[in-house]
Amino acid sequence: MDKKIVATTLERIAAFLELKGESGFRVRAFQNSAQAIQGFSGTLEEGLASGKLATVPGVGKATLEIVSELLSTGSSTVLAELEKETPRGLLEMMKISGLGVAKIRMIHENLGVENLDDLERAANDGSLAKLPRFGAKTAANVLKGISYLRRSSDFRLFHHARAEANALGKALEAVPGVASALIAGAVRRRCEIIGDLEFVIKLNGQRDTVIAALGSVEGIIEFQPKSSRTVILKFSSGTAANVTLSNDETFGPDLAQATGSANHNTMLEEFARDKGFLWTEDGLVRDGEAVHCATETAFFEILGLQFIPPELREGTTEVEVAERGELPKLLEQDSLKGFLHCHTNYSDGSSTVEEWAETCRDLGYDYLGITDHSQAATYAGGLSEEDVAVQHAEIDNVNSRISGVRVLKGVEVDILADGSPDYGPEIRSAFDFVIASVHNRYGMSSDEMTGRILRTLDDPSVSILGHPTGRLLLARDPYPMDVAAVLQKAAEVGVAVEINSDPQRLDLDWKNVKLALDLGVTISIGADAHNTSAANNVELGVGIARKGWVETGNVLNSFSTEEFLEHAQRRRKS
DNA sequence: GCCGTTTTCGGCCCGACTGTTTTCAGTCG
Repeated sequence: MDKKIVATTLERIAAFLELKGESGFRVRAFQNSAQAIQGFSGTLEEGLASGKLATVPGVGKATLEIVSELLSTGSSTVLAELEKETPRGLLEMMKISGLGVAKIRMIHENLGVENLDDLERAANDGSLAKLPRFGAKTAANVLKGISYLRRSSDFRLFHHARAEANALGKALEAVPGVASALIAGAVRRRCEIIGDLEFVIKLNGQRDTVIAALGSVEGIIEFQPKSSRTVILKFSSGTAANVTLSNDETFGPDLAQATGSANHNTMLEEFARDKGFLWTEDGLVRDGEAVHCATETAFFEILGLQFIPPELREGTTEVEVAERGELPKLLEQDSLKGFLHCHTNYSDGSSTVEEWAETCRDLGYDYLGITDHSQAATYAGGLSEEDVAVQHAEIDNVNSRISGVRVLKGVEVDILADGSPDYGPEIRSAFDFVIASVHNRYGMSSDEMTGRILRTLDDPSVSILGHPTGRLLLARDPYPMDVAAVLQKAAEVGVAVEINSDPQRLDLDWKNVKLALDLGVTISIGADAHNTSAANNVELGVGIARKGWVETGNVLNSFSTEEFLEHAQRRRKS
């Protein structure tokens, strides 16, 4: 069983207990165990059998029982009981920023609110604002939160959607008469949030029998033939998948059609028309005759275009650039020599310096930068000046014992409200490099926030601007800020701008990555991992970099160790 | 609920901000 499903179950249990008013410590224990399970290396089945899972910190008797029940029956009686007691809608309300357990209970108990619709009514008719310690602003925030939730509820994060698409692809390939099933659409383009899934399947059996068989794929609740060649499948999970039935003759254009964004497809259609082709849902036609085209490579070749990587098919300038044969050679993950932005057990991470060193060595990196939180980040266990000295001694020690990878002394300093980076200049200069990030005061005006960050960029100790816009996908908008001004300044002063690879951040947005490149900004791909099991987050950041047209030479951590250090520190000397 | 014992019960992170209030509860990171 997928660790994510187990972790989600534990998180839901924690949320229900919180809503019930259980001890905060009990709640946190379940949240911790969810994290611990997700970070467990090895399969849960083996871990349970060998007893290794029981030795993981944060995993106790209750967690083990839930895991073992989930593995054997696929569900949890603890969770089922809780779901019976508490309306589901209340859990959904927890996602509204500004509403916590106490307020939700107050709303539920006093106004009988059980779901988002009830809540919206209460916010609109004034009854919400009349509750003690509620007011007009709270009601307005709630309405804003509801509309945000509704807008985002049809989307999922990329990594979740891709996991689902992979599983679904396998199920489709198991259908008799299906030779292969390829993931297309937004997942293939590596969009950061995904609505419907798209597949193209190649048939080696009768179309009608395959269509009939699709209806019996596990988990399908609705089955809707859309045209003679496309079918919409709806799953009990809420996912919808558009499936195009293809064959050797039209596979290339079909895959391209199902992959490109609407804008890209329009551009490509127009381009094809200029070249004397008609490109429709039924394939490619010239002079009234179907053009056989078994692969996408052949499709682009026939049109006289360079192969356009799926990530670029967004309808910006990719078609004209491909016609000139000038598409970039996009970044590949194995071009990264350095692993940046990770947290250890010194602050809010759970892996040790040594574990990080071993993991990065095994992954083939030349260097890694440990970047725990700074002292102002009290919520995340930020390091005091004394802690910094202790950690630096430990890093020296690990470097003397482990070969094949070099551990660099980095830090993620908080950008304070006035724009100065945390710690004094002496402490900051003790680090090999400094990431500066905003972690509070999101409510500033655009002018204030822009000024705050511009001041940070002026500080010569700062090497990288971390998660530059602060967005949390499907949960929180970027803080208001003049992105172009910040990128312009970063280019001028030589501060690299991060693509944060945390699946919920993927910040900088790919559209702004492209803008950053145009302005001459160096990009840094940061993992922002809190556990070695999240080391491969980097792959998600690389996807965003590719989407933003990034080549190896644009990336700070594709530099050698010496080049990286030189770039990170060059302003300190002047 | 988990942990760590000075083993079987006490401790578990907290400061800043927001929106409500005239002193602070609730939320967030």
